[in-house]
Amino acid sequence: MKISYQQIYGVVKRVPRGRVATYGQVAELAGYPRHARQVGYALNALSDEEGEKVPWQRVINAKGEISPRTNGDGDFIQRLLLEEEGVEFNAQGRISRTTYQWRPRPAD
DNA sequence: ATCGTGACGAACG
DNA sequence: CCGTTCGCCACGA
Repeated sequence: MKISYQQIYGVVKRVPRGRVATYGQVAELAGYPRHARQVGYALNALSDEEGEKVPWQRVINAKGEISPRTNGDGDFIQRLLLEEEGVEFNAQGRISRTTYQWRPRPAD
């Protein structure tokens, strides 16, 4: 079964401003359970143009942190974008998932 | 076709 | 709360 990036982007687009979702959560909602890694890969493949339509900054890891990039400063930008949306970080750079994690309703 | 890599994550010790 | 191991799998060299 081949993974459709569009399917993943579609889920990310549903995450409301000021809320966050985890890679694993996105994978599951997109119909690809246990494929968290592929979600990161898909977001990495976003072009600048697509990036403006997909709120990639709202996707964080299961620890409630912004996943460190191996190259580039995307993680730094991500934090700025989230803070702009009102998402708070603690001294350890963690986000409270109980407060900010998006929990879609069946009807969403 | 094979291999290393990686914006992940759960399980262990 | 670490660090390690392992499962996962699309991609590009």
